This record gives sequence, C-alpha cells and structure tokens, in this order.
Amino acid sequence: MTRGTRAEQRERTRQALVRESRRLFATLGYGAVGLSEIVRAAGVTKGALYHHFSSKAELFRAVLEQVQEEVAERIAETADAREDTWEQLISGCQAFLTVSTDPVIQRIMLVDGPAVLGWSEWRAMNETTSGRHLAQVLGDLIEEGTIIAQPVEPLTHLLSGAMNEAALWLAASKDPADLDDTQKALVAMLQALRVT
Amino acid sequence: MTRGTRAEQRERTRQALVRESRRLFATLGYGAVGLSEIVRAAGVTKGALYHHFSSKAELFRAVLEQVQEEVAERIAETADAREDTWEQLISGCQAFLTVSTDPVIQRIMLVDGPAVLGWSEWRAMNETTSGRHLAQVLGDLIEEGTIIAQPVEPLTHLLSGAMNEAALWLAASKDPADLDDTQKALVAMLQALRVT
DNA sequence: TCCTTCACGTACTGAAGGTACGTGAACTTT
DNA sequence: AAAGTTCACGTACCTTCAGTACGTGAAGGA
Repeated sequence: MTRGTRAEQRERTRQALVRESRRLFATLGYGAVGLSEIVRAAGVTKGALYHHFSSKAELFRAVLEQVQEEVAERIAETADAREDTWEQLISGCQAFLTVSTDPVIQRIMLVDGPAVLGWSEWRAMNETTSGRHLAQVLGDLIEEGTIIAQPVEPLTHLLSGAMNEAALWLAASKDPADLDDTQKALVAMLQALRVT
Repeated sequence: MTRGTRAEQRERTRQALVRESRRLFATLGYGAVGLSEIVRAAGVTKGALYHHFSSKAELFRAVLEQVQEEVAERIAETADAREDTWEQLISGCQAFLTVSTDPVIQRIMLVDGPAVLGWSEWRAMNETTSGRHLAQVLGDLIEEGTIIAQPVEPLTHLLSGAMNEAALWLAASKDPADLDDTQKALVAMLQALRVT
C-alpha cells in the first residue's frame, strides 16, 4: 500500500495527521478531540502518530505553527504592499482583524494555544511569526520619529492583546458594522501614539 | 465525623473543594490536575465532588467565578475611591494590571478560562463581574462627553484585551520598570479617546 | 543477496473522568 | 418519639483516554 520513496510517504503521513487534527481541533477544541478520532480521520494508527509526534500537545504545536505561519504570511502580504511604515501598521492591524475572524484561527491560535502549550511558549511562538512583524513596525516607527519615543515591548503586547480580544469578539458578533467600529476605535488609539 | 447542621456541612465541603481545586488549578493548570488529587486534598471522595458539581468543568467554573468576583471587588474598591469618572477609569485600569499579576489569577482567569469553558462563556462571565465595570465607566464617559462619541463595545473589548495580554506579559517579565512603562503607554492610549 | 533501517500496525496499560448504587445521619411528619 | 423521608456523601465500577512495548514488512545500503 505504501507508495513512492520512504521520505515521501513519511511526509504524506505527517501532513495528513496535521491536516486532520487541525480540522478537528478547530471544530471541537483540543480537549474534546481524541487521538483515536484523529488517526481514523488521517487513515493511520496511533503507532504512526507517535512515530511523528512525541505527544498530543506536540501534534497541536505543529498545527499551531502552521496556522501562525499562514496568518503571518497573509498579514505580511497586505502590509508589505504599502510603502509608508505608518500605513503598514494600519493595514497590518486591519488585516489581522480580518484574518482572525476565521473560527479555525480563533480556536487554535487564540483560545487553546495558550492553555495547551502554556502562555510563555505560546508567546514565544508568536514572537517568531506574526508578533515579530508588529514589534518590527512599531520599532521602526519609533526610530523614524513617527511614534513617541518609548519602550517597544509594552506597546506591542497592549496592541496585540487588544486585537486578539477584538477578533474573538468580532467572530461572535452579529452586526457587520462591528468590524468597522472596531477598526475605527483601533486606528484612533494608534493615532494617539503619533507625535503631534 | 460530620459536624453541625446539614447545610453547614454541605457548605464546608463545597468550599473545601473550591479552595483546593483553585490552588491546584492555579499551580498546575486545569489539564494537569486530576479529580483524585483534588478530592484527596479536600479530604472527601469523588462521590462528594459529583454531588456538588456536575463535571470537572463545572468545578472549574465555580473557581473562576470566585476569582473574578475577587478581582472585580479589588478593582472597584480602588476605582470607587475616585470622584471623577475619568480618574476612575485610569485608576481602575491600573488596579487591574496590578491585581492580574498574581499567577493564580493569570492561569485560571486568563489562560485556562477561555479554553475550558469556551470563549463566549468566559466572556459572558467577565461581563457580569469586572468587565461590567469597564463598560459602565466607558459608557458614562461617552455620555458625559469626555470621550469621543462611539459604540462602547468595541472599545471595551480592545481595552480589556490589551490589559489581559499586558498582565500576562508583566507577570513573566523581570524588569520592574515594565509595569510603569505599560501603564504609561496604556494611559497614553486612553488619552487619545478624549475630546480635545 | 544479505543485512540494516525505519515507518508504521497491533496489542496492551495505567489513569483519567464519570456513573450506579449503597448508607447512615439529619430533617420531617404523624 | 417513632416512623418515614431526604440528602450528603462513600464505594465500586465502567468507559475512554493518552501513552508504550513490541512486532513487521518494505525501502535502502553493502
């Protein structure tokens, strides 16, 4: 039954496990998904799963990594289209709010992520993907004098926290005007950081 | 062995379960704590636990409720000392950042809470305690014309999300100046909301 | 061709959350 | 105050879960 070279087969199995567990984690939540359900959906057995991942949490980690890379990519491609650094910040934040409305991203990245891996690990993973962009842009804006001189880290956490929570709320809200209202309020808060 | 009236005994057992599980949940995290560990610490059996709570998640819910009430109380008593509504907002936010540095509150209220109960339920519980105060004050400030007229909800979520994330970061940070920097950045963002 | 490696499958284990049912003391009723 | 009822728990058990030990057969190297 196994097809192709060994490395190919290995990769196919791993991807099937990540893909199916991502789908199940997103719809049911980490705690409500059993490993037996995952391996059945992926068409393999638990032997295969534990050959690739050392634990259920490690499997989740691989899924979260994939999700975060996708989010970072989608934000970067929106932000990098702008020349002005300030506009990169604004459009990047708006892109995040839009992208994060996806329930898949919600549950895995924002709800289960911190609880399963612990907040510090979750933070560290963010730092290497989408979180890095935000800190980078804010740092640039401070350096070029657009934003009032201040430590970057507190600002980064305040803003990313604000957007995370807002995204979760937006996904649950019914009124389509909420997105617009939130973006306006966010931009207003960002404007406050500018030197007059 | 049982002492006093039936209602008294019932209450003692319940409080012992909540107290011990709160301690264990806070130090080890919800997932890492077994029911057997909880009932052993509380000096009862699983029969008692399931007589009071319908599930492990319900027990956690009771713990979270207690924690949130304490936080709301501590914030309210700081904020209510002020006469000016604007100063209530500022001092309330600062009180939240200070109170939320407690690792007990961190783990239960900010990390495990959304994952165990689901984000919407977690949000609903916040809304009835500390979250209500924030929305209340912001609403008052808009009404009295101190803050630019706008929908209250987006603002509330942006701010509470910012403070939640900031609190988690502050608890992990080493530099004592971080708290001050964060509060300054937060106040600056709040100032942006004022009418000129 | 023989041997080694490795990507799995199979069969099992301990512990977890949860349940069914028994029990004895606290309350109620007559 | 005796009999009956309620209820706060304890005991014993079940199911399901994450995790492990070990076997197997095909791929790759000699």
